[in-house]
Amino acid sequence: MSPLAPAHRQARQTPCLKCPLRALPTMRPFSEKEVEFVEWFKTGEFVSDEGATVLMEGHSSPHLYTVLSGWLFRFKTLPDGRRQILNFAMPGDFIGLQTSMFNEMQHSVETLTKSVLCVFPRDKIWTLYEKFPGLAYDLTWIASRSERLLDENLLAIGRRSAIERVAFLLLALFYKARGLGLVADNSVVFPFTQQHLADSLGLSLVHTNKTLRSVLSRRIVSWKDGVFTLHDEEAMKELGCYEG
Amino acid sequence: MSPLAPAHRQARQTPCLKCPLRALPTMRPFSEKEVEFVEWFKTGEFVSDEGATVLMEGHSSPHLYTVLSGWLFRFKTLPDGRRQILNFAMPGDFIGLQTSMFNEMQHSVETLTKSVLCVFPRDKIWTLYEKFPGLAYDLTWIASRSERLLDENLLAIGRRSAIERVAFLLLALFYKARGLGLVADNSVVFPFTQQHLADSLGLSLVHTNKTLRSVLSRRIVSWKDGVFTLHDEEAMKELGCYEG
DNA sequence: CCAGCGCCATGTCAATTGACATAGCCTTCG
DNA sequence: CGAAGGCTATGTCAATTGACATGGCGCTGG
Repeated sequence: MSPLAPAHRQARQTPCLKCPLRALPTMRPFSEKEVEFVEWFKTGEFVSDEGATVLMEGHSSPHLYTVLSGWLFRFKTLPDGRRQILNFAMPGDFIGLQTSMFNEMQHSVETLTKSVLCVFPRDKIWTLYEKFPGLAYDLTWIASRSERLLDENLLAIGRRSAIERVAFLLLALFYKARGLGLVADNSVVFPFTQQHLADSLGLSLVHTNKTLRSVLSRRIVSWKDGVFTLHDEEAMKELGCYEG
Repeated sequence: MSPLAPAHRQARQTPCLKCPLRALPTMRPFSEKEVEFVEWFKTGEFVSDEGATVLMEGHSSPHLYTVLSGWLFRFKTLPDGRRQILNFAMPGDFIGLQTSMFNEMQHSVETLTKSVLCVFPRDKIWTLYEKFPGLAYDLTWIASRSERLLDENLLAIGRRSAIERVAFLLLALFYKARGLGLVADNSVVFPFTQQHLADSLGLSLVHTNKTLRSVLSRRIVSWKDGVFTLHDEEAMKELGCYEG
């Protein structure tokens, strides 16, 4: 890495016109003017190693990000160190949308794998609202979608049993990855540890381990050497009270 | 009630220009044109008795609502009946913002008290994005704020102990009510039952009762005959690990 | 007045979950 | 090669939380 171009200030490398994410079936097509605008709005890329803190609770950030590649997670902590993972972010997800509108971050973001983020300056966002109502609508849509996902999470942590939670989370992550084309042969690489699962599920590490063992022993999924495979989708849905 | 004007189709009664909520210190001032637009956007009021289901999971609604008066709560349920309250809505809050962008409701909404909602048709919302970027920005802001509140909730349910959760929720509700001018003399009327608390906290009813007893026995708050009073704010903050 | 109902309180016991200790396996690094 | 550290696995015991049963209190409606 050249000393003139450290990772966090790397110049843009992926033109929006050729953004690989736009080909995904879940993305709506952009007009030419919209792509042009996004190109102008994007000021660079941010490359981060695995295990790095991208954003930190209590600090402020002048940027808004989207995930171009890699997996990350968003979390909050209590003063005594207890940590709750709020959700996992994958390509196409926004990061810091909340904080593009607040002074201080209310949560932290850390990478699970090496990641590339598109960087958008917060002070240009007003142009989006003024000139591109379609994109403004999309932004609200995205914010309300992530609210919906948090609702699901809250229901899971508040009302599901440990084994239901584990099954639910594994299935949700699997589906999300599948929507991004990361699943082949019913398998996907899960880059997190049991500690991440535990912090996401509101369970202790040891109990998560035992519950996960119990799920795996049913032979409806497997997870070995980082590779997760779904063998019996219906059984997992049932085990996790998965709906939708 | 006249048979020509049943509760759910009552004509507009509070002109937006005189909306009592706009006087709140937490609201940003509107321009004349914005008030005019909102007046046009609002197509009526919806009056609902206490204990009524306003929106139901799995159904669709052509409307978007704001709370003019009253308390409500948003919740999801599992097939076997377990219920998780996602948040409580008070005057000024949006309801169904998510669903103004989806076909089907992903959650239900029920009233805790008699409530009045302002009704906005979903099919007019595009005009807002086209003509009033300031309001569009507000909408995204509101969506991301409620996401932030859900984050807080997730942290509470996932990582706080029962007694911390109870203290945290009571304090959060108190603060929210205070922001709306509903608190006098450190007291506010809480219109919910212990069952609502339990469903909100991810605890059983009985355990919520015992934990609540334990909080009340410390004499730092009281809650009797529906009236909640905060006696020792610092002690409650400490008990609930409340930050911010 | 009394029956019925909703909400709150509390005792007992059981199930779930957490805390702590220990060990195995693998990778890294000198 | 050996030491160290991160992750996973598992046993034991304790703390937290849930389930069930029961009773009280106040309101409502014949």
